[in-house]
Amino acid sequence: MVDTETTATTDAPRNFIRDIVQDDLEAGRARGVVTRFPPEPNGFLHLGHAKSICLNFGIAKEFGGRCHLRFDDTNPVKEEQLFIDSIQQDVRWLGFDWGEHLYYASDYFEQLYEWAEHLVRTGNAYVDDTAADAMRTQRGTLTEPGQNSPFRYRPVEENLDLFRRMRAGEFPNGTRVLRAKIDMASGNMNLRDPVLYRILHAAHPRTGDAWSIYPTYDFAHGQSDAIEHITHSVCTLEFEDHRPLYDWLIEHLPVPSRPRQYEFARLNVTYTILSKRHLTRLVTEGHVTGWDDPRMPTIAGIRRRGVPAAALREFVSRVGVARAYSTVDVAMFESAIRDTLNPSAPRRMAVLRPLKLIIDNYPEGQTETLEARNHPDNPDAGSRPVTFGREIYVEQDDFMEHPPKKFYRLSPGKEVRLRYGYFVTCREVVKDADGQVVALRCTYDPGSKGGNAPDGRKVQATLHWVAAADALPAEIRLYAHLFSRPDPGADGDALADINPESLEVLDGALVEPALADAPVGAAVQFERTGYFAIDPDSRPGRLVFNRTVGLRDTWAKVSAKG
RNA sequence: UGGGGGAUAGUUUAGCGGUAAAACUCCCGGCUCUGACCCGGGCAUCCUUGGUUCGAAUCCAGGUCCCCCAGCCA
Repeated sequence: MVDTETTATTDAPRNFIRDIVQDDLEAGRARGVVTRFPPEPNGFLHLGHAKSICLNFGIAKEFGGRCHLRFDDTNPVKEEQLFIDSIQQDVRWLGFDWGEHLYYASDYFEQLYEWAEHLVRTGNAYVDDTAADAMRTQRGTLTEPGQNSPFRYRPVEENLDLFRRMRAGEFPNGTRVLRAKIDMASGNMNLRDPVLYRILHAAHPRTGDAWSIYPTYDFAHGQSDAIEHITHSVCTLEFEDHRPLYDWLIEHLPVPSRPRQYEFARLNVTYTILSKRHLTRLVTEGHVTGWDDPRMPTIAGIRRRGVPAAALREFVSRVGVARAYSTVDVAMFESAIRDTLNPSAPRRMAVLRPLKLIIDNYPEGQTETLEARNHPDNPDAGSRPVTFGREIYVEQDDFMEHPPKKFYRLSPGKEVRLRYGYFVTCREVVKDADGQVVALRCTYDPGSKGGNAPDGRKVQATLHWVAAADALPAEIRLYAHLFSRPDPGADGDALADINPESLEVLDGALVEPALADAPVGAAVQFERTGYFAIDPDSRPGRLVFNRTVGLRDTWAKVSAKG
């Protein structure tokens, strides 16, 4: 089976961030490149994070630098060890390695606290007793300047005393904050005396009860970058407005380095939702089976679905990096998956919706072994034996009693080829009392063994099949887009746009015996059907497959057009 | 006259003053023991109006539309 654990390559295309790094290096503004991927451990990683991971690790690799994995764990009420673990697993699976450079913002809490005191001492920060709602009012609006807090000009010594007592845990949540003293009239809301520290009597996954105050993102992020000597701090566009604050803090603090922030457009994908809030709801409200449900756009879900890490990287590479807002067609992802799997996935035969086919002129009780190639374009992949017999199963979709014009599969009187087997001709349609087709009676041409007729005659179709004698039962899970419209949520609640038919379970599928002991995660192509992978739910004797992605289906388009 | 940012094919990107490139989608055709893969071909008023220039998607000026910001979230 195919090994999906591949190593990341560096064939990344050009983009504006690479250009900046390259220019900085060539101009001597930077001696090396250090980037970082800084997730908050409050959920599972998804497609959007994959873009950031590939970008940050990709740039570091391309320019011989390094990329840190840093957990931005500044809000203990939302963070869990479970997420810390899953994030590391997902980044590794994606093919990236942070080496020794695993960090946590919480590792810097003491240093950050000292820098906060530095800001207080230099008159650049103050403790504010204003309640949250009053502070909101004082902040003004997008078009009106804010009002200075009555506590803005508190003496340094009093600020210092209060800030230390905040740290000591003397005050309840929400009673005081530490604010930077910048400009309440700034057009940039982030500069209207932003909160640097808030009181939070909450246990932190890593620091436990050691702290009762926690730095905000704005105070922690840039300084953490500086501590780690990050040269290029790459984030998404919604942080653009924070850059002036990022720079202000760096300039007003005795930090050991001078990082720069650059922003790119986050990833959006049609028929998909990537906001953590919505993904969390999908899980907690039971719309999916978990964070790793194969329909989820999480790395865990994508992996379980059978998508190789290389396909994810390929997708991200094709999407590119820019500053323009965009939504990528999910078809681009599916294409990257097929392109990655096609050259490597072994071919197998599986009948999703079986229809019995009886070969009347084939000797009863007899079977024979045929040879089936594991890959059409790669002889090195070898072959495996498949059993042929009097009774086999074909796909229900491959038979039509009254075929339309361009249908060249099986129909009464029609001859087709059974892959690697014989030519068969449909002689009779067997129906039950309700008129449902339950079997086809056929004859075969003994001279066509292996799939070629002795007289050179052609058939229009080649069907996949399994032998009744040794086919294995399997459960096959077919997935459609989780949402029924390309822009879920555009008319309101995204969860209202969930596709009720995103999962179809086929209980009676039959697969060839070569699949008996395929390991979990193994990717195969079921010929003429799609790419599939063994699900973790699979058990010996009860195989479970996920359809990773279907094959391109030109016939479906033709027939849909009538 | 809040501040910040963005507009190139249906989609996502490239293009960095010399006459629009790629991938995906879609359409037409070929090949085929997978209607897959593969191979041909087709699909762009570069948001708009002016200006600079021999020459503008690229430079300048005005306009239009879209996105982000008023968490003690990140």
